[in-house]
Amino acid sequence: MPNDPDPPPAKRFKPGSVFFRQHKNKPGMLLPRKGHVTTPIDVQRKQLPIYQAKPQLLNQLRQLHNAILIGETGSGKTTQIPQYLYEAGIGRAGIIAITQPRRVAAVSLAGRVAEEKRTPLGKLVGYTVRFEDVTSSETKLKFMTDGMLLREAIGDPLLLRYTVVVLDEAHERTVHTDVLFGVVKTAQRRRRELNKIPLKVIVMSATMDVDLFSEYFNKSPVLYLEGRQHPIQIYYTKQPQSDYLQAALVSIFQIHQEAPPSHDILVFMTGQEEIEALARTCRDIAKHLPDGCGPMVVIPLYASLPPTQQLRVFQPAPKGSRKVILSTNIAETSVTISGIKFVIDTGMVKAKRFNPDSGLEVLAVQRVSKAQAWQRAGRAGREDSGSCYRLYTEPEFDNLIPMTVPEIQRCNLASVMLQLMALGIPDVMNFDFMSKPSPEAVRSALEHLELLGAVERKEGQVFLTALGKKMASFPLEPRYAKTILLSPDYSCSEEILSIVSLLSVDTVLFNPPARRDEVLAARKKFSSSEGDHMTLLNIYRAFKKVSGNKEWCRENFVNSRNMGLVKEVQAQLKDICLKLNLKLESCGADTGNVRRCLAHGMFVNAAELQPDGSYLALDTHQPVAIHPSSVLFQGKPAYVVFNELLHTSRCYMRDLCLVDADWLLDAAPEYFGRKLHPTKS
DNA sequence: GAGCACTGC
Repeated sequence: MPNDPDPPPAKRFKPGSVFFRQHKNKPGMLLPRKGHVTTPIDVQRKQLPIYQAKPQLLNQLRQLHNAILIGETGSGKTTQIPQYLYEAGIGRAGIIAITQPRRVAAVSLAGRVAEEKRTPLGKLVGYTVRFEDVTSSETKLKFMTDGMLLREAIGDPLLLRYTVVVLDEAHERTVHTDVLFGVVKTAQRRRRELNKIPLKVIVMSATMDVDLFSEYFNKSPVLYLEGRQHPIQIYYTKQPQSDYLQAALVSIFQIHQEAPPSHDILVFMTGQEEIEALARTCRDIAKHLPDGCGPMVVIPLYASLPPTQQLRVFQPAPKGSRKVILSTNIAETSVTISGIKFVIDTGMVKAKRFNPDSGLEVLAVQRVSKAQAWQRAGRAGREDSGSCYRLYTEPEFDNLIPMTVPEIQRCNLASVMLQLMALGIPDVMNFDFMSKPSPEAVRSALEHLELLGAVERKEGQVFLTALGKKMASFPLEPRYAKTILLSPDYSCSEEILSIVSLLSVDTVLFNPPARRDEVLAARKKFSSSEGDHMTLLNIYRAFKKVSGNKEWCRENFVNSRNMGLVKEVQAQLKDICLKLNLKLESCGADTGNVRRCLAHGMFVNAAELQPDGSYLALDTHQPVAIHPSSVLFQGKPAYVVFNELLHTSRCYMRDLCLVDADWLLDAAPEYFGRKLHPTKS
C-alpha cells in the first residue's frame, strides 16, 4: 500500500491504452461452488495482496474514525479487513457490521469468513438479510444488506450495538448506501456529543472517484490497496455507429474468426428482447460459417430468465466451441463469469429515470457512464489479460458522463423521506446527503406523504404523524403501508395483506408469448370483473388451496418460486401488524370491502373515464390508458385506482381495481372536491 | 391490443 495515493492508478489509464485491473474473486449469486481447494485456508489468506499491507493498514485504521478504502472487490478487503480489525482487538466492545448491496453477497461472504475463522456460521461470524438472521449473541462480525442496517437504524439511530460500520461497494451508490452515509455520520457525531463509545466508519469502494466520499466524511484519508492485475486492451470504433446491434454482430463474428475458440466473449446489451433477437441471428449465422471456424454457443443472460437457464453461463462450451454470452448489466456486478477474454460494450444501458413533476418513472435506453464502461471492460481481465471492444469512438467515450447518477437522484423519494423522519432526523428537507436529490423531488415526496397522512406541516417544518410512524415500520412503499393500516376499518386485513404481498414481489404470473391462448384460458378461471387485484387474490387463494402444488402451478402459468416469496412477505407483514396490535380478519366473500379499502389507500393513483372514452389520472390530469394485460382492458369502468404507471408507447396504468367515485370522495374529500367530476352512475 | 435494466426492506 503506497503512502502517496496520488495519482490513483485508474487516473493513469488513458482511453485506448493498455490499463490494468487486478484479479477479482467476488462471490456472485450464481458462482458455482468450488470443487476441492488444495491450498490450506490460512495460506490462502496470506497470499492475498492485502496481506502485505496489513500492518500499515491496521496502524491507520486504529487511529482513524473515518477511512476510505479503495481496492478491487476480492483483493481480499471485504473478507480480510473485518478479520484484521477483530484480531487486532479494534471494536471489540461491540459488533463490526459490513454492509453489502446484495443479499447473496452478504450470505456468501459471511460463509467464507466463518470458514476462514474455522467457526460455525452464526457464532462469531454471521449475517442478517431479509427473512434470514443467522447471528447470535456471540456474533462480532456481521455481514448484512445495507437495507437491513437501515431498518435497524429506525429502532436505534445511534447504532449503539456497533463499534465499526464498513460500507462496502460504496461506489454502487444504492439508495440504501446513500442514506446510510448520512445515518452513520449523524450517529458518529451524536455518539461523540453524548460521550458514547465511538463509531468507526470505513467506506470501501472499487473505483477511484472517492473525492466525494473523503470530502463528505470530514476529509478522511484515502487508503489504496493494490491487487493482482491483468492488462486489458481497449479498442474503439473509428466511426460512430448508428446501429450498435449490427456493430455487435460484426464484432462477435470478427473475433470468432480470429481468436482461439477457448476465448469466450461477453457482450453488454440493454434488454431481453434485443438479446433474444441477436441470439437468434448469431445462431443462424454460425450455422453457415466457412470451414476452419469452430462452432459457437450463444447464451442469453438477464434477470428474468429462470435460474436454471441462468446457470448455463457457467457451463464451459464443448471443446473447440466458443461461448458467446449476451447479457444485460446483470453481468456488471451480480453475476461473475470466468473465462471471459473479450468484452464487447455497446455503450448502452436501460435505466430508470424519475420525473418528480409527473411522478413518472420511465425506463429508457441511454448511454453508460465512463465508470460503467470501465466496469464492463474489467470483466475481460479477471483471470488473465483480455480485450474490450467499445462500439463507439474515443471522442464519444470522452463525452460520456464520468459517473452514473446515484440512484437517490433518480428515484421516487417517498419511502426515503418517511424513513428519515422515522429515524428522527429533525430537518429532512436539508438532510446531509452526499449527493443531494433535487428540491423538487424532495418536495414532491413530502407532498405525497402529507396526502397519505404520514406527515404534517407546522410553521414550515414537517413532522411525522402517529400514522406515519406506523407506516414506517413496514418494509413497503408508503401507500401500501397505509392501505394495510386502513384495512381493519374494512374488516379485510387478511385480503389486503395478501394483495400487498402479491404486488410487492416480481410478477407471480408467467406469460410465455408462444402459449398465449393457453395462458388466457388458464387465467380466465380466476379473472374478476372487479379488477386485477381481485384476480390476483383469486389466484393466490387457489394456490393456497392446492398447497402450492407444482403441477398446478405449471398448468396455470403461476411462478411457484415467487408465490413462495409472497408467503414469506405476507408472514413478515402479518408479524408487523401483530406488533402494532392491528385486528386481523377476513371479509370472506364481501370483496367490496377490499376494493373500498384499496380506494381509500390508493386514492392518489385514481383515474377517471372521460366522455370521449379516454382516461385522466386525477392527481396530475395527464392522459392515461388501461394496459392490455389488465382484466379490465375490455371494459370502460368510470373510476379505477391503479398500482403503477408505465410509460412506453403510451402512459399505461397497470394493476387496476374498479372503484366508486363516492369511495374516493370519502377517502379525501378536500383533495377530490376539486378534481372529481362524478357522472351519473 | 402491449412488452419489463438491476437491486433491496
